[in-house]
Parts: sequence; structure tokens; C-alpha cells
Amino acid sequence: MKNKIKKAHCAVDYAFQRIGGKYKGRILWVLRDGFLRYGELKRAVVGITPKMLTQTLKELEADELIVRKVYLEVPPKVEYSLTDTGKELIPFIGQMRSWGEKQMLTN
Amino acid sequence: MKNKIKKAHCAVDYAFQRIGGKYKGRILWVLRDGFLRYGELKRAVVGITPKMLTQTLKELEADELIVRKVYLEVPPKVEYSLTDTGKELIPFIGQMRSWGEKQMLTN
DNA sequence: TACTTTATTGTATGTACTTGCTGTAAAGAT
DNA sequence: ATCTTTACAGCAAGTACATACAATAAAGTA
Repeated sequence: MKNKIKKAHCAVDYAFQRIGGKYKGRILWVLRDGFLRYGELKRAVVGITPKMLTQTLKELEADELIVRKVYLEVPPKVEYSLTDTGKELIPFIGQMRSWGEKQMLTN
Repeated sequence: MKNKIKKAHCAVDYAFQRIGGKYKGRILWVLRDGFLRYGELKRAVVGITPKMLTQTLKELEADELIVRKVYLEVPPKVEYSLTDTGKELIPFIGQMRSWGEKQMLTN
């Protein structure tokens, strides 16, 4: 399966289906500056379980928002980075983040 | 309960907790131009069940992103509109929407 | 009296999401 | 031979999200 978008009623719906989910935004955000390995992501996205990290990374990959690059080494090494489409989302996530920061202070 | 944000690990997390969910983005979006009654919202957000609409509206209200105004009439009349905080999210949702539209064409 | 309209609420049921925990491969170091 | 490291996979279990369907209040109209 290429991705799991069901049937979007509108573009807003579609976009939220693609970057919704508990960790997708955060993962995209920490990848904004380049390549991160699985373990680095795990440390960067505090609180995520390995299971969820793997699962979410797979979804983002199937959705073509990130790229997974495997190095044939032992112990294994896998690097993740944003695709061009994924990079386009960074400004929005940045805005959301600013809004969130402001709100967190207000409360 | 004022809202149901658990413990945000970062601002991105926080923001997604507040506008995540299957219908929140769409509801905020259709409210961008002013006031809508419950029934109008139901027609605007195609596919939502009355139960989910009520529930989501309550969450958005508890989160202070929308305002609920009740008119003491029979049959009942209730109008919903964005708060200032809610309005701040509209540009962001608009951008997401543009991205989504573009993506929908690309696929 | 029965019917209509509007904005819900309640109960039951179902599906999707998320977590916790254990296990694996394979090379290199001790 | 055992231990370490890295990046996962599998399974059971719980929680959250979502749907379907029935029901309510209360004034106005037929």
C-alpha cells in the first residue's frame, strides 16, 4: 500500500490525515535539519516507544514524506530524512509550533 | 475540565493535541468567515455524525478555540464562531489546505 | 391531537491507535 | 563462548476515537 488516506472530504481533511497522528508532526520537525538515525530519532522524540517510532516512520515513508536509507553494516545503520514534499511541511509545522509556544505561556 | 491536553513534550506536540482529531481542522476552517448554526455546520462538514459534531464542538469550546452562543428560542438556535485564539490558526490551516490541494492533484 | 423543527444526549458497539514486553540477527570486542 | 550494539518485529492488552440508532424538549402549525 502506498499510503492509507481513505477518502478525503476536502483538502483540509486530506492534509490532516497525512500529518495527523500523535507523533508525525514531531518526527517531521526533528528531521528538518538533515539526517537522523533510528536511535537518534528515538532520543529526539521524547516519550515515543520503539514500536510506535518504527510504525510511524513506516507510515511517513509510505506517504513519501520521509526517506529511509539503509547502510549494510553491522550493527545496522539506518538514516531517515525528509523528501521534498516533507520539507514543504516544515514552515507550517514551524508556525504551529510558534502558536503552541505562545499558548503554552498564556496558560 | 478546561481542556484535555495531557503533557506536551514540546510545542509541536501541544499544538497537534489541540487541533488534532478527525474533524477539528475542518470545523475551524468552515467557521473562518463568521457564525454558523449547528445544522449549518453539519451540512458544511460533510460526513460527520451529529454525535461527533457535538463532541468535537465541545472540545473546541473547552479549548477556547470556538465560542458557543445559545439563543433562548424554540426550536433552539445555537451559533458557533471562532475565538481570537482560534482565528490565529486559520492562516496555518489555509496553508495546510493549499498543500493538500496540490498533493491531491499530484497523486 | 399529532406533527414538525432544532440541537442535542444516551447507550451500545466497533475500529483504530498506542503501549508494554519479549525476542531476533550478526559482527566485533572481551 | 558470552556480551554488546542497533534497528527493528510479534503479540497481547488497554485506551481512545468513531459510528449507528433511538430518544428528548418545547413551541408553533395543521
